[in-house]
Amino acid sequence: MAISIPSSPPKTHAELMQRALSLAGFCLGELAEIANVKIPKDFRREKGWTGQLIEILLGAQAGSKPEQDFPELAVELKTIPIDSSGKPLETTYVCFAPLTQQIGVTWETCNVRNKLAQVLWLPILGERQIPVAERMVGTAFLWRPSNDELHILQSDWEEIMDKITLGEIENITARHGEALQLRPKAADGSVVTDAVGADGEVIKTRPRGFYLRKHFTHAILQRHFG
DNA sequence: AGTTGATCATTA
DNA sequence: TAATGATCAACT
Repeated sequence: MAISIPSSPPKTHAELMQRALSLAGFCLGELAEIANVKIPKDFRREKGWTGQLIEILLGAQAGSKPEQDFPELAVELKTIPIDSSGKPLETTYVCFAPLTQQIGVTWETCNVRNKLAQVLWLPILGERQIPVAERMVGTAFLWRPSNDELHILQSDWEEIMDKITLGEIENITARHGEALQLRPKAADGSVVTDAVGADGEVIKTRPRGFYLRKHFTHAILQRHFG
Protein backbone atom coordinates (compact mmCIF):
# COMPACT_ATOMS: atom_id res chain seq x y z
CA MET A 1 0.00 0.00 0.00
CA ALA A 2 3.05 2.24 0.11
CA ILE A 3 2.87 5.19 -2.22
CA SER A 4 6.07 6.30 -3.86
CA ILE A 5 7.00 9.07 -6.21
CA PRO A 6 7.41 7.75 -9.77
CA SER A 7 10.61 8.74 -11.51
CA SER A 8 9.06 8.52 -14.96
CA PRO A 9 5.65 9.02 -16.56
CA PRO A 10 3.37 5.99 -16.80
CA LYS A 11 3.86 4.12 -20.07
CA THR A 12 0.41 2.60 -20.37
CA HIS A 13 -3.14 3.48 -19.43
CA ALA A 14 -3.13 0.53 -17.06
CA GLU A 15 -0.05 1.83 -15.26
CA LEU A 16 -1.57 5.32 -15.03
CA MET A 17 -4.85 3.97 -13.67
CA GLN A 18 -3.05 1.78 -11.19
CA ARG A 19 -1.11 4.76 -9.88
CA ALA A 20 -4.19 6.96 -9.74
CA LEU A 21 -6.36 4.37 -8.01
CA SER A 22 -3.67 3.72 -5.41
CA LEU A 23 -4.19 7.28 -4.15
CA ALA A 24 -7.83 6.68 -3.22
CA GLY A 25 -8.55 6.96 0.47
CA PHE A 26 -5.45 8.95 1.28
CA CYS A 27 -5.83 12.50 2.51
CA LEU A 28 -3.88 15.37 1.06
CA GLY A 29 -1.77 15.70 4.22
CA GLU A 30 -0.47 12.15 3.89
CA LEU A 31 0.25 12.58 0.20
CA ALA A 32 1.98 15.90 0.75
CA GLU A 33 4.28 14.25 3.27
CA ILE A 34 5.15 11.51 0.79
CA ALA A 35 5.81 14.07 -1.92
CA ASN A 36 7.75 16.25 0.52
CA VAL A 37 5.56 19.25 -0.19
CA LYS A 38 4.43 21.90 2.29
CA ILE A 39 0.72 22.10 3.04
CA PRO A 40 -0.95 25.51 2.73
CA LYS A 41 -3.60 26.52 5.28
CA ASP A 42 -5.93 27.35 2.45
CA PHE A 43 -5.73 27.92 -1.27
CA ARG A 44 -6.05 31.67 -1.18
CA ARG A 45 -2.50 32.04 -2.40
CA GLU A 46 -1.86 28.59 -3.90
CA LYS A 47 -4.89 27.77 -5.98
CA GLY A 48 -3.21 25.10 -8.05
CA TRP A 49 -1.62 23.24 -5.14
CA THR A 50 -3.73 20.08 -5.28
CA GLY A 51 -3.28 19.59 -9.00
CA GLN A 52 0.48 19.96 -8.76
CA LEU A 53 0.69 17.54 -5.83
CA ILE A 54 -1.19 14.89 -7.78
CA GLU A 55 0.99 15.47 -10.84
CA ILE A 56 4.06 14.65 -8.75
CA LEU A 57 2.48 11.48 -7.39
CA LEU A 58 1.41 10.26 -10.82
CA GLY A 59 4.69 11.06 -12.50
CA ALA A 60 3.39 13.76 -14.81
CA GLN A 61 6.04 15.98 -16.29
CA ALA A 62 6.11 19.36 -14.59
CA GLY A 63 5.90 22.60 -16.46
CA SER A 64 3.34 24.41 -18.52
CA LYS A 65 2.52 23.13 -21.94
CA PRO A 66 -0.62 23.47 -24.04
CA GLU A 67 -0.66 19.69 -24.36
CA GLN A 68 -2.01 16.93 -22.16
CA ASP A 69 -0.45 15.97 -18.86
CA PHE A 70 0.41 12.56 -20.27
CA PRO A 71 1.16 13.27 -23.95
CA GLU A 72 2.11 9.69 -24.81
CA LEU A 73 -1.20 8.44 -23.50
CA ALA A 74 -3.18 11.47 -24.74
CA VAL A 75 -4.65 11.80 -21.26
CA GLU A 76 -5.41 15.03 -19.44
CA LEU A 77 -5.43 15.00 -15.63
CA LYS A 78 -8.03 16.99 -13.72
CA THR A 79 -8.52 17.05 -9.98
CA ILE A 80 -12.05 18.15 -9.10
CA PRO A 81 -13.19 19.25 -5.64
CA ILE A 82 -16.50 17.68 -4.62
CA ASP A 83 -18.75 17.85 -1.56
CA SER A 84 -19.89 14.83 0.44
CA SER A 85 -22.72 14.16 -1.98
CA GLY A 86 -20.42 14.11 -4.97
CA LYS A 87 -21.28 17.51 -6.40
CA PRO A 88 -18.46 19.59 -7.90
CA LEU A 89 -17.55 22.65 -5.85
CA GLU A 90 -15.89 24.48 -8.72
CA THR A 91 -15.98 24.79 -12.48
CA THR A 92 -13.16 23.11 -14.38
CA TYR A 93 -10.63 25.03 -16.41
CA VAL A 94 -10.00 23.55 -19.84
CA CYS A 95 -7.65 25.80 -21.80
CA PHE A 96 -7.12 29.29 -23.14
CA ALA A 97 -9.35 30.61 -25.88
CA PRO A 98 -7.68 31.89 -29.04
CA LEU A 99 -8.82 35.49 -29.44
CA THR A 100 -6.98 36.18 -32.68
CA GLN A 101 -5.64 34.13 -35.59
CA GLN A 102 -8.40 31.66 -34.93
CA ILE A 103 -9.42 31.53 -38.59
CA GLY A 104 -9.17 27.97 -39.78
CA VAL A 105 -9.46 26.46 -36.34
CA THR A 106 -12.34 24.03 -36.31
CA TRP A 107 -13.95 21.96 -33.59
CA GLU A 108 -12.14 18.93 -34.96
CA THR A 109 -8.73 20.53 -34.45
CA CYS A 110 -9.29 22.81 -31.48
CA ASN A 111 -7.58 22.66 -28.15
CA VAL A 112 -10.82 22.10 -26.23
CA ARG A 113 -11.62 18.91 -28.02
CA ASN A 114 -8.03 17.77 -27.85
CA LYS A 115 -7.84 18.34 -24.10
CA LEU A 116 -11.17 16.73 -23.37
CA ALA A 117 -10.73 13.67 -25.59
CA GLN A 118 -9.58 11.67 -22.58
CA VAL A 119 -9.62 13.02 -19.04
CA LEU A 120 -8.47 11.25 -15.91
CA TRP A 121 -10.79 12.70 -13.27
CA LEU A 122 -9.61 12.55 -9.68
CA PRO A 123 -12.31 13.70 -7.24
CA ILE A 124 -11.11 15.31 -4.02
CA LEU A 125 -13.56 15.46 -1.12
CA GLY A 126 -12.83 19.00 -0.09
CA GLU A 127 -15.43 21.37 1.23
CA ARG A 128 -13.93 24.64 2.40
CA GLN A 129 -14.65 23.85 6.03
CA ILE A 130 -12.40 20.78 5.84
CA PRO A 131 -8.73 21.60 6.50
CA VAL A 132 -6.59 21.11 3.40
CA ALA A 133 -4.55 18.30 4.96
CA GLU A 134 -7.69 16.32 5.82
CA ARG A 135 -9.31 16.44 2.40
CA MET A 136 -9.53 12.95 0.96
CA VAL A 137 -8.73 11.63 -2.49
CA GLY A 138 -11.49 9.69 -4.18
CA THR A 139 -11.58 7.07 -6.91
CA ALA A 140 -10.03 8.11 -10.20
CA PHE A 141 -11.67 7.24 -13.50
CA LEU A 142 -10.96 7.79 -17.17
CA TRP A 143 -13.60 9.68 -19.11
CA ARG A 144 -14.18 9.91 -22.83
CA PRO A 145 -17.05 12.20 -23.85
CA SER A 146 -20.18 10.45 -25.10
CA ASN A 147 -21.62 11.51 -28.45
CA ASP A 148 -24.21 13.61 -26.63
CA GLU A 149 -21.58 15.32 -24.52
CA LEU A 150 -19.43 15.89 -27.59
CA HIS A 151 -22.31 17.57 -29.42
CA ILE A 152 -23.06 19.90 -26.53
CA LEU A 153 -19.42 20.88 -26.25
CA GLN A 154 -19.10 21.42 -29.98
CA SER A 155 -22.21 23.57 -30.13
CA ASP A 156 -21.05 25.72 -27.22
CA TRP A 157 -17.56 26.01 -28.64
CA GLU A 158 -18.81 27.05 -32.08
CA GLU A 159 -21.16 29.64 -30.63
CA ILE A 160 -18.41 31.20 -28.56
CA MET A 161 -15.80 31.05 -31.31
CA ASP A 162 -18.21 32.65 -33.78
CA LYS A 163 -18.60 35.64 -31.49
CA ILE A 164 -14.84 35.91 -30.98
CA THR A 165 -14.28 35.85 -34.74
CA LEU A 166 -16.95 38.48 -35.29
CA GLY A 167 -15.32 40.84 -32.82
CA GLU A 168 -17.91 40.33 -30.11
CA ILE A 169 -15.51 39.20 -27.43
CA GLU A 170 -16.60 41.96 -25.04
CA ASN A 171 -20.21 40.80 -25.37
CA ILE A 172 -19.49 37.23 -24.31
CA THR A 173 -20.21 36.53 -20.67
CA ALA A 174 -19.94 33.39 -18.58
CA ARG A 175 -23.69 32.91 -19.11
CA HIS A 176 -23.17 31.72 -22.65
CA GLY A 177 -22.83 28.02 -23.28
CA GLU A 178 -24.63 25.04 -21.81
CA ALA A 179 -21.52 23.09 -20.79
CA LEU A 180 -18.62 25.29 -21.85
CA GLN A 181 -18.32 28.85 -20.66
CA LEU A 182 -15.81 31.60 -21.37
CA ARG A 183 -14.33 33.54 -18.46
CA PRO A 184 -11.33 35.79 -17.78
CA LYS A 185 -8.14 33.91 -17.06
CA ALA A 186 -5.26 36.01 -15.81
CA ALA A 187 -3.24 36.98 -12.77
CA ASP A 188 -5.12 40.28 -12.52
CA GLY A 189 -6.93 42.91 -14.53
CA SER A 190 -3.75 44.44 -15.89
CA VAL A 191 -3.00 41.45 -18.10
CA VAL A 192 -4.13 41.99 -21.67
CA THR A 193 -3.81 40.22 -24.96
CA ASP A 194 -4.83 40.88 -28.58
CA ALA A 195 -8.35 40.22 -29.78
CA VAL A 196 -10.59 41.08 -32.70
CA GLY A 197 -12.62 44.28 -32.32
CA ALA A 198 -16.09 45.11 -33.58
CA ASP A 199 -14.71 46.52 -36.85
CA GLY A 200 -12.15 43.78 -37.32
CA GLU A 201 -9.36 45.84 -35.78
CA VAL A 202 -6.96 44.55 -33.15
CA ILE A 203 -8.00 45.43 -29.62
CA LYS A 204 -6.61 44.66 -26.18
CA THR A 205 -8.66 42.61 -23.75
CA ARG A 206 -8.25 40.32 -20.78
CA PRO A 207 -7.23 36.79 -21.74
CA ARG A 208 -10.09 34.29 -21.63
CA GLY A 209 -10.28 30.63 -20.78
CA PHE A 210 -12.79 27.87 -21.45
CA TYR A 211 -14.34 26.29 -18.36
CA LEU A 212 -16.69 23.35 -17.84
CA ARG A 213 -19.82 24.20 -15.87
CA LYS A 214 -20.46 22.36 -12.63
CA HIS A 215 -23.66 20.72 -13.80
CA PHE A 216 -21.79 19.21 -16.74
CA THR A 217 -18.97 17.74 -14.64
CA HIS A 218 -21.55 16.61 -12.10
CA ALA A 219 -23.28 14.58 -14.79
CA ILE A 220 -19.95 13.02 -15.74
CA LEU A 221 -19.31 12.01 -12.13
CA GLN A 222 -22.81 10.60 -11.75
CA ARG A 223 -22.44 8.53 -14.87
CA HIS A 224 -19.56 6.73 -13.18
CA PHE A 225 -20.54 6.67 -9.55
CA GLY A 226 -24.32 6.81 -9.73
C1' DA B 1 -27.14 29.91 -2.30
C1' DG B 2 -25.12 29.65 -6.79
C1' DT B 3 -22.44 31.87 -10.30
C1' DT B 4 -19.43 35.28 -12.48
C1' DG B 5 -15.52 37.74 -12.89
C1' DA B 6 -11.07 38.26 -10.46
C1' DT B 7 -7.11 36.44 -8.69
C1' DC B 8 -2.52 33.65 -7.07
C1' DA B 9 2.00 30.86 -7.71
C1' DT B 10 5.01 29.12 -10.89
C1' DT B 11 7.40 28.00 -15.21
C1' DA B 12 9.04 28.77 -20.01
C1' DT C 1 3.66 37.47 -21.96
C1' DA C 2 1.41 33.21 -22.08
C1' DA C 3 0.65 29.03 -20.39
C1' DT C 4 0.07 25.49 -16.47
C1' DG C 5 -2.38 24.24 -11.95
C1' DA C 6 -7.13 26.07 -10.08
C1' DT C 7 -9.99 28.69 -6.00
C1' DC C 8 -11.56 33.11 -4.08
C1' DA C 9 -14.95 36.39 -3.06
C1' DA C 10 -18.13 39.86 -4.71
C1' DC C 11 -22.37 39.93 -6.69
C1' DT C 12 -26.95 38.65 -8.25
